[in-house]
Amino acid sequence: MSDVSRLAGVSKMTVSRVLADPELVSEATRTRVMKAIDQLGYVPDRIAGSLSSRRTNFVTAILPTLTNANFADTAQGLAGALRAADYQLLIGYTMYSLKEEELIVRAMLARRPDAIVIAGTVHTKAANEMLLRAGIPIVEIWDVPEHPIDHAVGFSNYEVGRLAARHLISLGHRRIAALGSRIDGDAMDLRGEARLQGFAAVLREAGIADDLVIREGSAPVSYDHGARTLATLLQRAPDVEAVFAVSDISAVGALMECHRRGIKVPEALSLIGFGDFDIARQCVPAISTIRVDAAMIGRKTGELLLSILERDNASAPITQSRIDIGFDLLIRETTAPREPG
Amino acid sequence: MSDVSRLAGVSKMTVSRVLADPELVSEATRTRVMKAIDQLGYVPDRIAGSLSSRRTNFVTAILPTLTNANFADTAQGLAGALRAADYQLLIGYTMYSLKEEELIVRAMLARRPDAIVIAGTVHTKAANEMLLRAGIPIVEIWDVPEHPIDHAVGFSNYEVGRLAARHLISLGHRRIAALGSRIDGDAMDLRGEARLQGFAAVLREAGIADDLVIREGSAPVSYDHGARTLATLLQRAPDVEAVFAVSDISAVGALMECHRRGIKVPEALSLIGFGDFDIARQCVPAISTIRVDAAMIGRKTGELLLSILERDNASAPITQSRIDIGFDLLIRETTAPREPG
DNA sequence: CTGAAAGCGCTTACAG
DNA sequence: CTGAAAGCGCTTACAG
Repeated sequence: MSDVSRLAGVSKMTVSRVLADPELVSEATRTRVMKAIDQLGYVPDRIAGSLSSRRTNFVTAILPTLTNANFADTAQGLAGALRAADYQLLIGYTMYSLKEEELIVRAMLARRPDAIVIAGTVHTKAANEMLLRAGIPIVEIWDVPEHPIDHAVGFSNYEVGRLAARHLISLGHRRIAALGSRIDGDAMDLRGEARLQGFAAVLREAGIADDLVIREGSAPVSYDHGARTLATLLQRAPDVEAVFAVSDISAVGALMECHRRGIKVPEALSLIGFGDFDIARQCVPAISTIRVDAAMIGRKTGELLLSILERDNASAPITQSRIDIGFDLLIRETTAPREPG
Repeated sequence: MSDVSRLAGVSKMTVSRVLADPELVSEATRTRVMKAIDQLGYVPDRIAGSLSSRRTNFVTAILPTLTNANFADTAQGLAGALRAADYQLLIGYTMYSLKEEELIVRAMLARRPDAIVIAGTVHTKAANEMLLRAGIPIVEIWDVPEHPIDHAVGFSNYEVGRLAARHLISLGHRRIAALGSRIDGDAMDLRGEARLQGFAAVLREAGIADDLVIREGSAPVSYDHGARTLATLLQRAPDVEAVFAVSDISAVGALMECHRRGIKVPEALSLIGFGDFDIARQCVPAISTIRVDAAMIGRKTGELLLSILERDNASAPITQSRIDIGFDLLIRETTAPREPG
């Protein structure tokens, strides 16, 4: 910047102004400075800028994994919404471990983000405290907790599970199963577990045993998980009529396993997933699922943050937001009424 | 930090040392400082640290998209390799647009990363110049250019295409097609195009017409792309015997379209994809593909960068690396010898 | 083993 | 419309 100011024959202050508020500088000076910038290939140092302005334009996003289409969509939606306002996403992934999440929160805080977006509503005590004390907007996403740390953008995973169960019951099925992952290890999918809980609750309310709610393997689930867990299920209950998989990924794996075993879907087995992954729609037969707009979670979160971070009137009250984007039941080809017999 | 030093009754210098080189501080002082840090919940400001040390511990990764399992694997592999050494990834996605890539390179440079990882070997002139002048290690990934800007970690997409063609020809097929995306728009998949080029070259070398190399839609490809493009292909050449899709994603879409139309794979049509996405293995029938270890590209890139950035002897010569991780042909169930008739 | 001084490259808050 | 001074919170490079 000194080089630029010297070449243009102005103060550093003026160079800074040309970059930040060009309209405050006379046109003659401005073009002179711009020319110098071009000539030197000067790229301003935002690290230095961040330090003096006390704003980094970093937003941290802490997600379970990058390799899940839903979270990738959320990250891309968030990054897209923030990019226009020149924010850079700092992505961390926890591998579904709360312990890892805590480490990431601490490491991220040292980068002084202007806001933190974090998947989930359950954190370690230390992570919770750090987030509370951070003094920046915090948005918990992918669920809608009763009492968020600060803001929340998501939907009720518990209600997703309930809806899945109601759908299968409404089709006349009585021997109903669910496929999820275990939550006794270091890596656990708490949102998947919430869906399982809601599912089991509706089963019990309908007087149906919830003994076929299977938790196998650790998060994240995979196509293999779906295939393997379906095999476990069939061994345990050959008479099973309908299955809910906590993720479309598992649902696809389960469907493929049915194909391999010659089990007709939906005639012999109804199957519903969650997430509306592209692949669920493409499968033959197309998989019924509960859709949640993952990219929209990212976009809404981004818009919420911009409205907080970029508001002109710094003294305007910030109302704590809790945005429920809801979900939709998509009945496709893998769920059908119980066939007598 | 001043607060900590005051509370511990030492200079800021000593606090800084406790954090950076604890062994240089006497145990008594160290524990006193640690206690003060804990008590105040002090998290050092790495922005300030970066400015004075001239190292940010940021590594920029510029990828086409976050929502592709292969690139997500690479990003995760890279982040994982760098995390141990306390580097934070700055991810940008170009949506397959070189113009967008240039904007991202410029924006990223302002964050003063210690290195830049960028997918692809073709960039705009301005982006190329900025990268060349950046004065930091640059790693081009997902291809192995003859003359990289600096380093490269990848494999030959052209050779992947050649291998796919050789495989289909070796099965006795003569009416052979390929499914890719167009490269005349703003968004273009140049690596997919390289695979197509290699594929077409082998076809011609074998005296086979390359008129069925179809480029439809713009990058990125999707399941839908595979389904739609297969439909186009069948209309154009109902007698087609074998198909190469530039991505497993397209291959899966094409396979599902075959299912819908009652076309038997591989009896009536052989199909091979690229990328070894999880879904390709799970499909029924399992899709033959050419495997590339996307996560390894990330890991190898991370290791390469660490060896450059963390080497003790700053004067040791850095030899320009060009790492070819290769690829494997995975013959599964969708490619079979031509059936007479 | 510990510390005082200088400085990293910007922006803030003035002043004129 | 432009600029001189101070300072953001650390680390570097000394010195003792």
